[in-house]
Amino acid sequence: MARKDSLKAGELTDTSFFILLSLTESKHGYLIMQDVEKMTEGAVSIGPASLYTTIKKLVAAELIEPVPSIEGNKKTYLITESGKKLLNEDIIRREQIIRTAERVFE
Amino acid sequence: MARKDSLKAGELTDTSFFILLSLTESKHGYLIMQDVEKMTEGAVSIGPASLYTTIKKLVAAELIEPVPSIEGNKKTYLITESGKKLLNEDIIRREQIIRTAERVFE
DNA sequence: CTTTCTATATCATTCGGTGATATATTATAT
DNA sequence: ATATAATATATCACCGAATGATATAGAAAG
Repeated sequence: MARKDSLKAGELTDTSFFILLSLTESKHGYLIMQDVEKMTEGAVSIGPASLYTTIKKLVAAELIEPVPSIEGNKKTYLITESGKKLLNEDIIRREQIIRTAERVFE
Repeated sequence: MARKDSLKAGELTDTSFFILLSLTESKHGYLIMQDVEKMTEGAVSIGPASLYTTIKKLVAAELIEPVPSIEGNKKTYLITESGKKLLNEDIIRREQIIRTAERVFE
């Protein structure tokens, strides 16, 4: 499940999943890192390398977009409509995996 | 989330997850491919390249083990106790991700 | 007897994640 | 004042995971 651009395949990696989830409210990169750590209670942490490379990819795929920010030095982003759509589809995909696992354990 | 051997990090990739799930009942490689396709209703299919390379890795990590089979040419495997433990932990990890997502959407 | 299905296996390639590193700005402490 | 820590963004090089392609061989079917 990691050949062929996972975004074009309509699947989100964990990193993209959490960045999209965090950007349901607009914020800049550094805040995303802190937000993901907080909302997963420290279970998931995204470092700067993963963050900024993934942001670039998500912008290119038009799943997030830069929004004009008041402070000049911070780059602020927000999830797009197609980003929301894909995020919701991916939540369903992940729920189905759980349901499949539960079904196997009768 | 893909540097450093994910098994040692205690996380299962989707491929490893479904193979372990299928091997809660012993079966040989080819049957695993068909079983995963069936239990996910075609949503997930693991090809031979992914299957046999992952089996090798899971055996090395002692999460599955070969079991003596009656038929000589088929190699049969079964999940181990530590495999069951890790699989259960990963189900919980995946459930937590879903719950985090649901919490964000109040 | 040839085609299809079963069954296992490896190679080379590509994509995603990340440690390390760099740079600049802005607080905060001494 | 000034060193130190935290904020903020960015890229490079490397590694692991997944996989299309390909190869091999036995068994079943037509």
